[in-house]
Amino acid sequence: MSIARDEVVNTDATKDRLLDAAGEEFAALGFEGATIRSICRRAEANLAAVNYHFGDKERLYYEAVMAAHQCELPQEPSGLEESVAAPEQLRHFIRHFLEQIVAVNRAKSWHHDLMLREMIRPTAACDSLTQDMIRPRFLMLRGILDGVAPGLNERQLDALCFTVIGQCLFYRVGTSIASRLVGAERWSGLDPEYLTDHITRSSLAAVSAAAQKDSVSP
Amino acid sequence: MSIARDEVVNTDATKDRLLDAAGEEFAALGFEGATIRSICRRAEANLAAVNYHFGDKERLYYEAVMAAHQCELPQEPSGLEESVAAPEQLRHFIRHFLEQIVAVNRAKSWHHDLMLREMIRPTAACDSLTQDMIRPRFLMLRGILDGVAPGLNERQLDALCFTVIGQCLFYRVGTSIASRLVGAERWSGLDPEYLTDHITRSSLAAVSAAAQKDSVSP
DNA sequence: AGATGAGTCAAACGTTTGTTTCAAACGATC
DNA sequence: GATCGTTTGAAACAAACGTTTGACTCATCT
Repeated sequence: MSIARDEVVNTDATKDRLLDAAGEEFAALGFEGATIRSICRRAEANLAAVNYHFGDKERLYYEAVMAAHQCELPQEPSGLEESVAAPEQLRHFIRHFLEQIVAVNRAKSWHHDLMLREMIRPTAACDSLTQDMIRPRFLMLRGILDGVAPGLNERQLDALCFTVIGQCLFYRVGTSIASRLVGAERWSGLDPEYLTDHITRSSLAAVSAAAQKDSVSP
Repeated sequence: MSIARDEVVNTDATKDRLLDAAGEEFAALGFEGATIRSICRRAEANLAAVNYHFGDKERLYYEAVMAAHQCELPQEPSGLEESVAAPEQLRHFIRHFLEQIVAVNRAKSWHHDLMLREMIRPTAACDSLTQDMIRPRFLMLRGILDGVAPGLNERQLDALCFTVIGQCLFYRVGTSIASRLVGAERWSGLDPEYLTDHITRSSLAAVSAAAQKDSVSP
């Protein structure tokens, strides 16, 4: 029993390769569309490796989703600094969200495809995913919006959070249709810089409108 | 050769049942997840009926998607009436969009699940779907927003359309995560009536903000 | 050296998949 | 009523699926 601090180096190697390959395949083809054979082929692992390391396909999917989103948590460097004005905090949040979500050229962009699939058809991974990865960012956004216009009630804050998130998320989930809708030329004009400006300005205006409505009829 | 004008009545019966059953199965389980056997069982048709009427599974999927969205076009009764003020037109559009998109209790709510799947992974049906069904509504929204604040440029109009659509769409695509995020109680408070108010007010504020920015630095 | 355990490998398991086959039943036309 | 094209029925097809097996390698420990 010499499991002192590190296991054998070669042990986790194929397991990690399987998790990575499984994440890509599941994100691209869905749970039913992806096959264990193709995943093992991509990971350069034997067919029986999935059964050995994870038991079955379902547990491989669950662990692949969790592994994909656990390594993304420490990407938010400077959180809620009180030294920066709230509108500027919101701009930072939106820019960061857009860059992480909408950028298809990023290496691991399939991470978010997995999340989108969990949205449409939630599996057992959805609960852990929401609590561990999404909730912290949601609460941060909620704090920023509360800083922009203090005094809003809970429902207004929730709805405003979804106003920000919905706008950002659309440029990921609606890409295929939106680009066909306006054509490639106009679609390319909606670059991340412009979208950051537009969504920030729109969201700030929405917050102001909600605060005004609140003060008019309390 | 007596293919005068109408085919045999009973002919299209099983074909229509197949299209309906296929739509539900594909929407619920995806293309790979749905099986021809389950579709035929649900449609009370023989297994060979799919091959006879559609050739193969892929063509069945395509025709099911198209059939699902063709019967939704004439749901927009009064379009762009000039007698109604533009902000009120926007409210009507948002309310209609929300009711049609977010309502899960509707009978054929799986129609939109098919569209969401086309968004994440577009198939051959995506082009026809965008041009025939989505583009008319998009142009209508664009006209409404142009009526709210005339003089906006193309890029601003596109982005503002997506601000409206993104907010509405989130309450369909993000339901599973958003409800887990805020809890069932607060989630139920975001009913269609409140959301119509919130999104309309937010969108109008966004349009005003875009128009102001345009007038400040032309 | 021998035994132990984890990890890998090729091969096969039984099941389910999409697709095909062919005979039977239907409905209109001659 | 016979005949034709059209539609349905039960059965079977090959292929691919997830999963399992048992032998094999190779460090590690007694």
